[in-house]
Amino acid sequence: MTTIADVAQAAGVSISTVSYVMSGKRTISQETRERVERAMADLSYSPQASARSLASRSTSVLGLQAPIRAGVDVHVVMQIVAGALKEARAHHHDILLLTSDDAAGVERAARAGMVDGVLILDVETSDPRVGALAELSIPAVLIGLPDAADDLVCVDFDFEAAGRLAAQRLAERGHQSVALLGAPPQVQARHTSYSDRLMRGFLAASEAAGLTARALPCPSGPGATEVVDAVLAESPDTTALFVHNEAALPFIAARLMGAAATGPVEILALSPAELALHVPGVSDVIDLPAETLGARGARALLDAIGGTRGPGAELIAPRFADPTG
Amino acid sequence: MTTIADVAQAAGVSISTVSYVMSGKRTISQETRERVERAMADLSYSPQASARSLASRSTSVLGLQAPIRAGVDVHVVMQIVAGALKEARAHHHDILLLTSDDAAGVERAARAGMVDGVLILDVETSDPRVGALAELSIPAVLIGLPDAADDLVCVDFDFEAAGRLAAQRLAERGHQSVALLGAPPQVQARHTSYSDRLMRGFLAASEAAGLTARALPCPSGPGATEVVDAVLAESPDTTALFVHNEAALPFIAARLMGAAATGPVEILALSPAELALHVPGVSDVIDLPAETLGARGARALLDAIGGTRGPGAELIAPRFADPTG
DNA sequence: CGACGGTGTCGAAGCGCTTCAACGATTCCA
DNA sequence: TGGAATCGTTGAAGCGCTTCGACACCGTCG
Repeated sequence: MTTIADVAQAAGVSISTVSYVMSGKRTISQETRERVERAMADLSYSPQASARSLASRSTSVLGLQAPIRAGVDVHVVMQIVAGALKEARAHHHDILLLTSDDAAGVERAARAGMVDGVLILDVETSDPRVGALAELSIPAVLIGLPDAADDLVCVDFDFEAAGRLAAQRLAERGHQSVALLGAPPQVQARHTSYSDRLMRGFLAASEAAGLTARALPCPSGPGATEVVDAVLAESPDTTALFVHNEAALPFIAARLMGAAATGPVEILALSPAELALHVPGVSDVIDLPAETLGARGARALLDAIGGTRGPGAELIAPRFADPTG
Repeated sequence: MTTIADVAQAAGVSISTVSYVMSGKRTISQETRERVERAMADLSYSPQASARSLASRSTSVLGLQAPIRAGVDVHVVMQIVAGALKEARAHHHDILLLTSDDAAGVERAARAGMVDGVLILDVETSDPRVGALAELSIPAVLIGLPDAADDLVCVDFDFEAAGRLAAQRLAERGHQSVALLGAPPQVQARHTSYSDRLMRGFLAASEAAGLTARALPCPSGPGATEVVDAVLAESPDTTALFVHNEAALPFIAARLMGAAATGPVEILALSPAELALHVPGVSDVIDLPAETLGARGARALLDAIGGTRGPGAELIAPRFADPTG
């Protein structure tokens, strides 16, 4: 294993000079810098992470608490993680996976000094982890928007605005009676932050626009068709569905194309664009930019660690997906 | 921040004694141990990971290179990751997410001493990462089974045996002409290890049993129905499909139930049991124990790090899922 | 009774890095 | 031309932990 001492010796400089070449925290002459860099390359040196973080009191690692639970949409989670990972790596940070159950995993990693900050996914409307986080006083960013988010950095898609946008679009299209088919029952029962907000925005804007609107949970997979049938049976005048459940979307679409009994029913989806754009029967898609969300979350965390960012929520505005994309 | 020195002082012992209490590497009297443990609890001490790993030259971290690419089944990957994480944590290890593109991320983490070993997912039949891994001489476990696996530790589901098992079961049931609908085209084109092996086992055992068998890639999602139609058009005597693509499964099943034109077609699925058991129209399921796979992989890696395990492949035997489960 | 092997504890030397204070050599301005 | 400010570099002091060798104390055995 080559150490900084080897590099220093090979370059004929002191250890601290090599360190300053790497960190750029002091000016170094062009010539010395080149000599050091050549030595590093020749010896294919890479600094030891643990020594560095012991001395500098900072790892270059972000903790990530991602959910692996019932009803969670794995596609979206994966994309968020991918976005966060990419952004972190772009800023020379790594990501440590934290166990997802409670705040204990976060606490452990924080107190052992394994991470510089944590990114928390799948936040519930009133999340017990939020309080625990405050105790810990370690930089943290939530992807999601709990009720008591005062002192926290939050990043999320603006689900409430998306709900409004959907209702407005459906009203413009001349619909009178519409329904929101949302996350699976377990997710809504947990009052996952996004599901609550989407519903609120959708129902409020529907009412404002004079639409008759309902909102229902919707199981992922083939079970979704039953909900569709129930909606159409109870409200036969329904002419449009706003679907926020990409795992249910194809089944809902297929069901509606088959159900010749009723009149045509339009589908508006909220989903990662590439998952919904080409599902037959889906006429419009509000993009859920999951990867961007992860990247923004990671960025926010890096900023919070760097001290260039205080508490506050950053919401990504909803947009319709480009059908040509 | 409380350090080991604080604990030592509070307990009235030396620093090394505290260290030995934690590691158990030297005998400590009952009384001293209790005093130290009380002090640790009182001060709510947790040892600093970086200091520990600098001194002991071992992190307690496993690197995980998981794929986030086209066609990869996110459910299965997530479950593998969950299983690995759980097992790692059970042995007091953490998991660091490595960028998934190439061997560079693994190399970086290994050379910086950030991980004690790496777990590699989504291995291709002849994977360029395998060679790079050997150079690195860091403990590694592949989940997957490349061709040149001689010096490596591999853990995988026995896809070849699963293919045989499926063919045998279909033959027993009296089918004459069958087809395997497998991973999406991109995955097969990459010669992902599992897809090749499943096909080989299925086709070989089919031939041995006198079955007419074909094997086709199958896109995930609604596009799967086209493949079903094509198969039934080209080989109208097909009476059973062996499906290894859980994202396509519901669509295939739905298509077959709707297609009254042909005779009944039986579906045998290879999938995580909970994803396939309750899809209507699926008569039998070979379980793909993804979480177990992840756990076994992590365990194998821990053993390899501990030196209690040499190169060799560990294959998990296929089993039919219990329909009552 | 003195040599001996166990036990339980401790001091000190690192592990590889960052960073502060300091220093000689320039350069600058008055 | 003298002193101050600047630049580039260095030595050394840690960061918090592990672990080796030593040592004092005990009971045991020849």
